[in-house]
Amino acid sequence: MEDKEIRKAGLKVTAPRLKILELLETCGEHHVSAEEIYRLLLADGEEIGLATVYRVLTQFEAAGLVERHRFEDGYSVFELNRGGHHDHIVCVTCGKVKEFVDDTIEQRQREIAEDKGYEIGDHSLIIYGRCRDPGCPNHGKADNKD
Amino acid sequence: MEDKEIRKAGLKVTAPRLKILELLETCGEHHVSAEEIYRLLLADGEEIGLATVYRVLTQFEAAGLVERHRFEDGYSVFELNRGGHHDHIVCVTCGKVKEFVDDTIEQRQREIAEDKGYEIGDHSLIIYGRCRDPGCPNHGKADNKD
DNA sequence: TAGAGCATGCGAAAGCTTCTCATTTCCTGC
DNA sequence: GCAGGAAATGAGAAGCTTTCGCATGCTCTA
Repeated sequence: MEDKEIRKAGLKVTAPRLKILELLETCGEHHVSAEEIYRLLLADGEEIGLATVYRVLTQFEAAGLVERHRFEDGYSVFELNRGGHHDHIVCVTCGKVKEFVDDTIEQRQREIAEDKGYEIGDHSLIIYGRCRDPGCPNHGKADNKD
Repeated sequence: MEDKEIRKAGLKVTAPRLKILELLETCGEHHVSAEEIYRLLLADGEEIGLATVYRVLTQFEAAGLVERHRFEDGYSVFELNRGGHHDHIVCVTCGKVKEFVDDTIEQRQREIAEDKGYEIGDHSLIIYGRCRDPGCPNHGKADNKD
C-alpha cells in the first residue's frame, strides 16, 4: 500500500499523490520526466495539473521516496528510490538510459573525496555513449560523429 | 594572443569574443556562469548583451575552447578547456568546486560502457560533499544534515 | 575604401519549473 | 456522519536560464 509511504512523509494521502506513486512503480528502471508523468496520467483519465506533478515530485524527493536526475540537456527525470544507489549510462543517440553500480568506482570516489578534504555526500556519474541496440538510429555506425 | 585561437575556430575576432576569452583566462579553475561573465564584463565597462555571451560561449564550446558543465541546480558553468579531461567535486554547502582525474575510475568507466554495449563518448562525474575549509559555513560540523 | 557577411545588442520567445490564488479535498474532533 | 481548518489542487501567470529574430554595426578581403 502506497498510503503508508505518503503518510510517513508527512503528506496527506490524495489522489494525485497516489497516482504518481503508482505510475512510478510501474516504470521500474525507466526514468520519466515530469511532463511524461503528466501526459500519462491525463491519458489515463486523471484530472491533474502539471504544477501538481512537479509539486508532488519535489515533495517525494524531499521525503526520499523519489530520485531526480538532471542530464546534460538540462531537463530532469525521476524514478522511485529503490534504496540502492546507482549511476547512469545514457545513449546520446537514442536517449536510452541504463543503470549500473561499480564498487571499484564507488570506493575510489570515497578515497578522492577524503584526499581532497571533503566529506562525501552524494555523487552523480553519468556516462554518455552510443548504444548498439538494433532499435537505435546509430546502430552499426561505429564512429558516427553526428 | 587570443586572436589566434578565435581565428582558428573559424570565428571573426571581435571585442566581445576577446573579452570573454580574456576573462575566462583570468578565472583559472574557477567556474563561471554566463550571467557572471555578463555582469563582470558590464562592470568592466563593456557594452555587451547577455545573448552574445551565450552565443559566444556556445561557439567556443563547439570549437573546443571552452567546456560547459551542468550541475544539479540546473544552470551551467563554463571554464577554459585546458586540454585534459577532469571531473568535479563540489561542496554542497559553500559551492566550491575542485577538479580531479582518476585513472582507475576512467578505466572502469570504459569497461562498464563496453560491458553494457555502449561505445563510450563522454562522461560526467560530479561528487557532492562537504568541504572542510575554514571559510565554509559547514566548517567543523561533521554530519550536518541540512 | 568599399562591399559582403558575419556578429552584435536588444527585446521577444522558448522550455522547464515554480508561484499565486481561488477552490476543493483530506483529516480531526465532535 | 458532519463541520471546520489546514493542506492540496488546477489553471494560469511568472521565473529562470537560454535561444531566436532582426535591424544595425563591425571585420576582413579585395
